[in-house]
Formats: sequence, C-alpha cells, structure tokens
Amino acid sequence: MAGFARFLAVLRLFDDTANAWTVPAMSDALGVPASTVYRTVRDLVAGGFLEAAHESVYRLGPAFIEYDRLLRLTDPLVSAGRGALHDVVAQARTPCVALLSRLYNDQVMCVADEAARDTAFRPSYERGRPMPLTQGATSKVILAHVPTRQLNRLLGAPKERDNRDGALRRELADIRKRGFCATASEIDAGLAGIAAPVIVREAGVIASLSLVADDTQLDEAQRRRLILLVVSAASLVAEALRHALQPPILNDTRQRLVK
Amino acid sequence: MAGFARFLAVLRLFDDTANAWTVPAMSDALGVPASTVYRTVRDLVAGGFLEAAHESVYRLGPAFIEYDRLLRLTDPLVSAGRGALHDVVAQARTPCVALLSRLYNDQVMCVADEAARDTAFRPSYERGRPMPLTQGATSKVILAHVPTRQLNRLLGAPKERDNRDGALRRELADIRKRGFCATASEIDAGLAGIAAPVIVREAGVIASLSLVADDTQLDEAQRRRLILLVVSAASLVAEALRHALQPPILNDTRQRLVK
DNA sequence: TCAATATTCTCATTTTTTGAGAATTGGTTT
DNA sequence: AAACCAATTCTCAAAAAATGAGAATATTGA
Repeated sequence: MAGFARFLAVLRLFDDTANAWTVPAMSDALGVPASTVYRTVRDLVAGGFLEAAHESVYRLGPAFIEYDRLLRLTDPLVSAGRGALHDVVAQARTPCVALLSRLYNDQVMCVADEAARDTAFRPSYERGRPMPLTQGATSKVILAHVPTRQLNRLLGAPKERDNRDGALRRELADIRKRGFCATASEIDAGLAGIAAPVIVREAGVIASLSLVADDTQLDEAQRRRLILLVVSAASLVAEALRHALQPPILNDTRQRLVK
Repeated sequence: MAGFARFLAVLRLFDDTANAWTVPAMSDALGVPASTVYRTVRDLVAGGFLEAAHESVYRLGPAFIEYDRLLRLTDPLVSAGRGALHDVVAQARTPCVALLSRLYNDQVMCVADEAARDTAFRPSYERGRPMPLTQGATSKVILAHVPTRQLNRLLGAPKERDNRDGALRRELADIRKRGFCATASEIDAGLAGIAAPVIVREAGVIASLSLVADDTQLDEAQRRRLILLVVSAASLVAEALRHALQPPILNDTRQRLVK
C-alpha cells in the first residue's frame, strides 16, 4: 500500500472509539515504519485533516469541519430541503425528527435533520451517519428509485441474490408504485419511519425526505396525515431542486472552462 | 506538485462559489493533464471525498459529512461545551448566538454554535468557518492565551512586528489579566461580542466560549450580566474538560499500542 | 538545565506516478 | 439500430517520488 491509500488508511484508523492516535500506535496498527507514518501525518496535518493535540496525540483536524460547512452551504439538495424539514416538523404536531437522506456513491447517508421542539428520542439516522441500504423507510424509498443496473451493483454479486433478493425487489417495486414507504421498528424499536422519494435525475439526485415518530402514539388517521405531509414536502423539494439547481452548475462549469 | 499535494490542490478548487467541477475544468485550472486529474479524482471518489454528480460534474463527497459527525461526537471540547452553549443562550434572555471556538493548527475556527430562539441576526462566526486571528472577542481571547513561542509564529515574521504588534500584545496581556474580552462592531457592524477563555493545557485545548448579541440593545447592567454568564460558563466547560477528557485518551492510546 | 522522547533528516533503492495518446465506454441522436 | 460525441480508462517507458533504517535534531517536562 502506498500513495493515496496510505492517507486513507491513516484516516480510517479514526472512529467512534479510537479518536486519538499517537504515531507509534498508528505505525503498529498499520504495520508501516514510524518514519513513513510521520511523513504521512505531517502531510495530513498540513492539509488540516489531522491536528496535533497534546502529548504527541493526533486527532481529526479542522478541514473536515470546514468542508462540511461548504457542503452544507452549497449542496443543492440541502439548501432546497432545509426549509421543508423545518415545515414538516412544525406541521407534524407531534414529537418527531425529519430527515433528508441521499444515495452517496454506494451508501445512504442523512445530509440534514431537524427535530421537533419537544422530541425526547433521537433516531439512529442522523446527519453524517452511513445507513444500511436495505432497511428502514428512508433507505428503501431511495433504493426503490435506483436504476436497475446500479441496483444490481449495490445489491452485490448475482450469487448472493437469493430468495430474499426477490422479495426485496418486489417490495421496492411496490414502494415505487405507491410513492412512499412507511415502516415501524425496522431500525429503532418503537419508532416509525415514513419516507417519500426526492428524485431529480437531471441533477443526479436520488434522495428521500422522511419522518421518524413514536409508533405507539400514531393512530391510523394520524399516520395517513403524516404520509400526506411527507409526500407533499418531498415533491416540493424535488420541484425546488429542478428549478434552482441546474443553471448554477452550468454557469459554474462554463466559467471554469473558459478561465 | 505531486503526491498528496495533488489531492489537496483538487479539493482546494472547491469553495463557496465553485462547488461543482468537471475534470477538464480542473485540468485547465491546475495546469495538469486530464489523464492525471482523472486518476486523482478517481482516488478521491473512492475515498468519498468527491462524488460524481450528474453530467460528469464532481462535487464534494460524503466523507466530509461523515468525519464531521465523528468530530462532533468525539471532540472533547464539543462534547464538554455543547450543553453550556444551550444554557448560555437560554439564560441570556435576549436574542443572541453562543459560540465555541478554538485554535486549530494556526487558525481560529468555531466548532459549535447555538442561537437563542428568536434571534434574527446571524454573526459571521459560525461552525466550520475559519476566522481572523486578531479580530473579534472570540479570537482575541484565544490569542491572549497562546504560549509566547507559538504566538510569535502565528503573528508572522519579526519584520512584520511593528507598532501595531506592540499594541496588540498589550491588549492581549490585558485580556489575559481581566479574564474576558468584550468588543462591539469589530466583526459585524452593530453586533457585540463577549468571550471568555477555555484553557486546558493538559488537553492541548486553547478555546473560547463567546456570545454575540445586538449591541444597541445592551445597557451597562445587561452587559455586565452577560460577561458574568459567559465567564462562568467558560470555566464550567474547562472544568468539565479537565475531568472528562484525559482518561479516555490514555486508554485509547494504550489499547492501540498493545494491539 | 538536562534527560527523555518525539520528530525530522539522509540517501540509496524500490516503487509509484506521470503524461501523451490510443482504446474504450456510455449515453444521445439520427 | 448505427453512428456519433464526449467522458473516462488504459498502456508503457521515462521521470519523479515514496520508502525504510538509522542517525541527527527538536521539543518538552522535570
């Protein structure tokens, strides 16, 4: 392993529990000489991807916070959808969390979330956390709209496509037809998920807007109301995206090409 | 330029206005052959730092959102301070924004912010935005507690240390003595900043907790009350840091060293 | 100040990256 | 369905950069 892979390998050492590393520890963990790791770390620090904390301990650096802000500010989906999330949690009139999630390379990730004022629970889904592809309303409604070829790639080798796979594909087709997906206790026990698709192919966006609420507090009428709320919010976001997104990208590219 | 610098150069192309790039455009802008940029971009996409949007346009990728969440969850300063921010905006009883900011390599950056319920304005300072080192209460209170050697490095070559430099150093010494810094209209016209230091040397943390409010709505009594609020909140955060931070780091490092 | 440890440096060797253009892919248009 | 166009990957020899072991040097805390 060398080149860019070395940098990735160092960054991948950091996770929820191991969030501070010394160079000798990295060297051990990666099986790479210390002098090489020192050089790699020096580059990463210079780029802001790591920072030297006290006592020769390194932590993730400010570049991630900075680029994350850039994404928040410039991602068309986030800017088109943030207002909708706010409206949805306000109009839900029940403790809940609204999420905007999207397919990103080959994982589903929440890119924006907002909780209603008095919401005690927090769903597993939250901004920046990769989510399972095939579980939860949020993900399934996305998967239901992935083009077939891409779906095949995501679901893995044909070998693994056994009986379960057929059932999933039927479920996805059904979701696509209905235009929404509602589940309960599929990710978090006791929580219900309601999701609707936000599809703007021209912009490469395959996303979902979803609502997570306490399942035990939902009667049938309530549920139907929330589904309507989510579906209409999602289509508003898609419409906003279609109208706001395309011109900027074209402008931008042209400017740069000319320059 | 080559190696890691190539990756940095590509990522640095992305900013507030240029948030979507085609490979030919990058190739032009960097003066590097397209085939090389294609390889670089492929690596960055594989690492999640870029994503292929529609129409051969690339945007910043999900890795930044993911690592940002990791930072939010594991940064001792953020976890020790988030609650304090919430308390401060609640107890301020006036529209305001509370910030937690820190020295990060050689820039000051806000790492957490919270606005009071009915706050109409938003200060320039916000999570993820690099801030000037020598302007604004938030930054100056941090600079006032940077060790001399490091301060010299930050302020630049001795040549540049002219008359202004002396004044700044006197001001910083004064801030250090008082234990807080209050300014008005130094960053945003009409807004006042009140900041207190959060210093935990054992943890390599040099940070500040600050409050931004509408300057025209502050009388002397109000201002004094807010200063007290900020100073005490900051010292609570420092105390929490001292007690919560150190053991985890040691454990962590040891685990990894053993493994 | 001194000792201990972290970090950088050195340099010959190995390994990767580079760049130009050809080949291929993927998606539209006719 | 074929042809077209642009985007992307591939090929290969030359050039550049990364590597690793240990020596040299900085930093830091007592």
